[in-house]
Amino acid sequence: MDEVFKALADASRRSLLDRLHARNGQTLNQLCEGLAMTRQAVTKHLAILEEANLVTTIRHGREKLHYLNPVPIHQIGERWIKKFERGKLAALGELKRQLEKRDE
Amino acid sequence: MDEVFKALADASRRSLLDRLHARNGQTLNQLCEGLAMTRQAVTKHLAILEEANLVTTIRHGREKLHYLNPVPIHQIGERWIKKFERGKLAALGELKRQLEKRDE
DNA sequence: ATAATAGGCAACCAAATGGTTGCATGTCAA
DNA sequence: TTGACATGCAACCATTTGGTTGCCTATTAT
Repeated sequence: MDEVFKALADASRRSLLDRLHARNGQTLNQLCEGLAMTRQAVTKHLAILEEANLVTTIRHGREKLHYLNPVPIHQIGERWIKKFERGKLAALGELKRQLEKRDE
Repeated sequence: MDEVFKALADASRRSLLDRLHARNGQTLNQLCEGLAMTRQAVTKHLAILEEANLVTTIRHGREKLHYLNPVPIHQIGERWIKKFERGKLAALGELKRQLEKRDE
């Protein structure tokens, strides 16, 4: 879980996921196109995404195809974000109450 | 958006949010209790959470009360996670297809 | 066979991160 | 009013991070 959050913390990595979401199964060089980064930097980002299980790769000859795995993202939504949606109104209500109380 | 992801990337900060979710409106010292960190470290974490608008504070005399703001978390869910839930099955389907193709 | 292509590995670097200690300030209570 | 309490500020430190360059290996196409 921590690895997923850490992986998502970087804008470059999120944009790599976006690219894979737009077109799945791209090679390293395809993913590098148009980015202001060296290939090696992208390799490192992809390694972190793979470590977090957000990306799966398949070697195909000399090419390495990268596939998005949306499951960990979904889990963040289910196990983490939903927890804070319950009681969202309650929290804001309490905050409002305190803000008003401030002026007493 | 980036600030929110960055803020959520640290386990200590997520646990601070958890604590506020359990009991909203705590002081700095209350939030420090039981943590293996100095007060100043917690202060820094709270500053980052505040910067990301995940926590709002209200001064009350010499105390500073911290309140959870669940809105940015909700936005991550709406604007980011949901995007990857659509097409989740499609992505996995394509992955499966490739995995099978590998053995040809 | 050999050149071009796709990717991997390792060393290095600057800046950001997460933490510390020490001291200062503001507020409350006796 | 003075001591205790709650928080703030700043300097410092080690490690991690995000990036680079240079070179190596494996596969494909001519």
